[in-house]
Amino acid sequence: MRILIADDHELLRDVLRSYLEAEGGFAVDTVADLPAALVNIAEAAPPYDLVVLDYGMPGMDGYDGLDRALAASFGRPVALMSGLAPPGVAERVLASGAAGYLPKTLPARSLVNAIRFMAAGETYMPIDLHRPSQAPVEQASGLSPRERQVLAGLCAGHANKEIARDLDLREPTIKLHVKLICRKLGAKNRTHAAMIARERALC
Amino acid sequence: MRILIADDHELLRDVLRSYLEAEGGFAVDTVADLPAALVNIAEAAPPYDLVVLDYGMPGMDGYDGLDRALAASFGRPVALMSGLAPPGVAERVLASGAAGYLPKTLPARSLVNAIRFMAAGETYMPIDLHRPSQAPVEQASGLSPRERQVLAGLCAGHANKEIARDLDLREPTIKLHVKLICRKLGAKNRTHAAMIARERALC
DNA sequence: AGAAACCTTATCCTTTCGTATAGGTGACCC
DNA sequence: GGGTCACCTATACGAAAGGATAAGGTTTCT
Repeated sequence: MRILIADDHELLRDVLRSYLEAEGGFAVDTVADLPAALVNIAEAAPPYDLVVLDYGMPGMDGYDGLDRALAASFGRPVALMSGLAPPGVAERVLASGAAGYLPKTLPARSLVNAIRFMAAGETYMPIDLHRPSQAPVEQASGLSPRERQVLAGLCAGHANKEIARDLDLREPTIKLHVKLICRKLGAKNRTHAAMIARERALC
Repeated sequence: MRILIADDHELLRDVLRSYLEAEGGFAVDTVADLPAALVNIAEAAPPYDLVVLDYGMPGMDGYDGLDRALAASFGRPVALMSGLAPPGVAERVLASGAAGYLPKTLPARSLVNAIRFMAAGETYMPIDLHRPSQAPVEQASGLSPRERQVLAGLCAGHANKEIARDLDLREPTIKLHVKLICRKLGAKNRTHAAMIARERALC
């Protein structure tokens, strides 16, 4: 697997190459700035499986360098690496079509995994950047396990008969469950129950 | 690499095993419910590299089953798989310490990559859940103004008669609109249509 | 042993939903 | 003028949903 790493810090470049070749079995090329990276990308045959660009290196000019590298990469994945993780990076990077964002705080082992992952065409984003939810706590809805299963079918827009078939039960059983679900959720009917469930993230 | 898949749908179980063994080179065990999964986890020697649990299977009881499996897995990664992707799942799953969340809408190829990733100790989360980025202009649903009004009533869980009263129309008119709405949204019935509308933020 | 949940199935009945069919209006455009 | 489109209404019928009620099963806790 061939990857290109572009970073203006020579120490990091060398250490990264050494580690990735030894631990990941990658063939690693390194360059020190964006122009050199673009040349390597254009001339690489076969093309790189992944290109990793440092955010603060010469020639990057914010996200503009990322966009230029993406345009030159023939559809091969390009990731952005940075020591800082300001809010908005994740969105901006993904919106550009990049393969992911690599904070320099990442453990070396995870870096190898992330590189393999992105080289396979997936999109990587460290979990730290997940947005915190404003609905943290539990949702004790008082629903029994079976009722939760029926509710899932309800949310999928299934008819009672279909739900019964899926769960290997008879239709009257489903009807009863639906009635009790509506009562517990305070819904007027199945549609209302499904909407309430979706709102409370119960399904 | 050994993985365990627990899902109550036999078809999915068989297809998944077949695909993962052929395409991923994994050794796949499958079970149909949580108790069986816990037994397999406890008796596996060497332990599984990854355990994948279906959210709606018997014994899961919401996220409780995930917690129990995590407690029994000796630190090995456990992932949750589900057909639905309501908001809040990401936070809840990560808070439990799970290895990731696999929506059943995931392409098979990505599933293999995600499994490898998680088995390596990383945390996987589909990018769709990183942020509600389904904001791009999707409003062009082909619905007429009147249909949008009826759809709003639908999403509120109202009966046709109620919607008719609210809009000062007759019930047969509402029925017709509901049918056309379902057709345009590709829904099987009113509940399905309401869920689709909510998902696309049409109401 | 008993109580209490939960799960299951059933029957009867009424209401609602869903579909098909058929007709009507008014607005807009070529 | 004729065409299309959005909109409204109506009737009729089968399918599905929803309610009430009864009853047997399991597990779990007291």
